[in-house]
Amino acid sequence: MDRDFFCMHSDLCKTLANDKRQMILGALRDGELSVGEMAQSTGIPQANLSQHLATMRARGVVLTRRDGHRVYYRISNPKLIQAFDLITEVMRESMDERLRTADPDGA
Amino acid sequence: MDRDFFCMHSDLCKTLANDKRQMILGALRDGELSVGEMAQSTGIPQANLSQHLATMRARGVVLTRRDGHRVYYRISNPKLIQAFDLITEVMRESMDERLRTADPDGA
DNA sequence: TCGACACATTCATATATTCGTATATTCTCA
DNA sequence: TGAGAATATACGAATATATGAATGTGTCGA
Repeated sequence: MDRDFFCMHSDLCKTLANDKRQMILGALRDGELSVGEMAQSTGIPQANLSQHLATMRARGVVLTRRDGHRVYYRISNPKLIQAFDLITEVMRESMDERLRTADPDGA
Repeated sequence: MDRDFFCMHSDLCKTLANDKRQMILGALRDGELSVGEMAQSTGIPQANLSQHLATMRARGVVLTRRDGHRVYYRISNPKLIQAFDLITEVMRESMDERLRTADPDGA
């Protein structure tokens, strides 16, 4: 059991394991945005948003580019979006499964 | 912004965002195992293992089957393994990137 | 029904996360 | 250089998560 490998793995997952940060991913999936634009579209207060962006940047999930006094963030690796979408599929299939399992006859 | 969607998303990620639970996924990726077998192969103490398995089961990440007095666990959806592997790739690429970026000349 | 094995749950404690408020920093333009 | 806009950081309180120890539950065989 390669403990370090699984630790790194879970560290990356931890970075994604928060509703605000998922919203950020969702906001950035179609391209880069400035912090202000993200605050606008997600409704997350600026300070809190910056905090989340800082942890995402620290873990290499997002990259930044400065333009004047705005900072633009983007997702560092398109595979993160693929992973995001896979999670969505798992979620959907799991919900469907639960509906099917919850005996349709109400018996 | 569909808050509920992102909450469910992050809940599923939270379930994966722990080193022990990643080890469990790693142990189960080639097929079902009993709790005892997992305890053996991962080195996680039985009580703690059961706790993690309980949360994974509650979130629908694993399914169980009883045989005599053993309980066998398996991963509920193969897409979870795909997601696991994607995360691995992101991790590797991110490490490579950091090595490249860490100026080779030491300048 | 009893004893033993495999697994699950509870509880208390230690640690980590989250988020608001206040404050810094960085940059632009006059 | 100074005001103001955009973003970042520090700090602390509330909350969540992880874990070991102890105990409970379900199953089998005698």
